[in-house]
Amino acid sequence: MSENPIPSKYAKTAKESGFLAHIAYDSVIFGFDGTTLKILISGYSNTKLFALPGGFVKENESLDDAVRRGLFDRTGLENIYLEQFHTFGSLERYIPATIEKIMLSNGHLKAGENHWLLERFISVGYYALINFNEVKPKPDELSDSCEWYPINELPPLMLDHHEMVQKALETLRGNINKKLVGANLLPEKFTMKQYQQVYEAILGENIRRTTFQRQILGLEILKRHEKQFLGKSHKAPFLYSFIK
Amino acid sequence: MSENPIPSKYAKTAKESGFLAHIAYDSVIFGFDGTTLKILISGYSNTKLFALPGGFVKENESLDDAVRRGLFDRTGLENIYLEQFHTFGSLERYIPATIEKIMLSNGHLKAGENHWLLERFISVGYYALINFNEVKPKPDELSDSCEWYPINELPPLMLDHHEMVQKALETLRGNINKKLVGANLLPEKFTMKQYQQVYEAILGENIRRTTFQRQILGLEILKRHEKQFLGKSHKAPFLYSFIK
DNA sequence: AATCTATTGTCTCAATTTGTGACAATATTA
DNA sequence: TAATATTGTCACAAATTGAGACAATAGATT
Repeated sequence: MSENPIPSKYAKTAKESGFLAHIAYDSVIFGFDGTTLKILISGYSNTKLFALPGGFVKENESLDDAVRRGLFDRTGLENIYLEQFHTFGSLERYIPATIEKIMLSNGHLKAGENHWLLERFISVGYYALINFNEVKPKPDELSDSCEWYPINELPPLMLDHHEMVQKALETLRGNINKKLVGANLLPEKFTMKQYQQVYEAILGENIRRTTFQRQILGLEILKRHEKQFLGKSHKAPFLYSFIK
Repeated sequence: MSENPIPSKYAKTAKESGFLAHIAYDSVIFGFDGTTLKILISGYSNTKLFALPGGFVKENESLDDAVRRGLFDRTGLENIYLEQFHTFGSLERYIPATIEKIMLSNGHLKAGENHWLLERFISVGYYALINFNEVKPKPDELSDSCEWYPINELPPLMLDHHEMVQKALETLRGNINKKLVGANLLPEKFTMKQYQQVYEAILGENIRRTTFQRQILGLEILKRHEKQFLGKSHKAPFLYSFIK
């Protein structure tokens, strides 16, 4: 979430901690498990609060690098596919009591104490596409869990994080034909059916098999490999990979 | 531009001035003069620098409202069509010497003095669509001009403002069929040819007249009115307006 | 008043893309 | 050997788009 990891329990101002005040990011990290589109959610067991993984920008680091750093911390992956989708700056999202609750429960704050994380934040939303099977998510300093949730079965999220997920999903849907979305959500080699399932999971609707296959092959972005034999009692599908 | 209007010459910190530190916005304000797509550019005559109109977010004001406030100050218009397109947070865009030059030349700063505007800013880019003929642009506190420039004849812009314009334009192009762009750039009543010219100006390419007319009419978003007689020696076109 | 010119509104037909179903070609099971 | 589920591909209909033709017409020219 926006108001997430604290580098030091004792830094009371952003400047002391080396971060830019008032600026956060939140990331909607998509993964595809073969059937369902999922996202990573941080949990705070003492508070029963859930949030998107997020963080802050160091004084001498770019916004993009800050997000990459946070994603690396959560997933261990570098070179993650990232897309910025919206920046959230309403007044309604400024609820310091929520952050305070988390920090108190984790011992990062004493009651009544001031802290820069309790100030107002504007948060930049990014979505990431990662290969579901390569990742063992790790919680950050403030949270105690970081787990996959199907996009249709999310827990109640703090602040405006649910709106963030919706906006990320809308953006992803709008980009599905522009940005080779499958290349980041699928393993190196995949069947046409798997690719179709990625589309269906993102769009939330069924796609006609023959039309999909014709269109995708028509783009000439796929290379065909050997067939995949899975022991199923039917014709084995070809495997594909993205060219280049 | 990002580092634009100063509420008081004497506030040395963001907090004293009532603004959120490190956060700015820049606006790409599009207008259509009947032929060309133009945007508003602020000029600083003493420095020969040019920039997008921008500003800062007050502590108790939403990001959107801050942008609306700035647009009202520049144009006198309320209820402007606004769309956020990207947030810029690279390290390269942090060049305090540029801001310092402007502030020194305008007497907003003494040499060697500290000022919160000289700190690093992350800027949220918005584009606006306004009716060109309704507006008499006004400069802000730091600039001494605010004028229309055709998008293909922009002066050299400071920092990453040229990149901002490109990104705004890309976003506008992507939204052209989703968001009823013409409704905000055209007068209440307009001809099909004018509408087509808006499309051509935004897309930067010629459009086939008959196909365009067929498609637009097929959307059933236009109401047809009386014909427009302009004294030209040919058939007079119908006027249209957007339904609702 | 008749003719000419530029532009508009609409239509037609070809070209392309998409929707829909059919069907043969398999891997495995029964 | 036959049955079953799925895949790859084709064929044809339906819809959309490209490209041009053409009549209508407001004013200018004669």
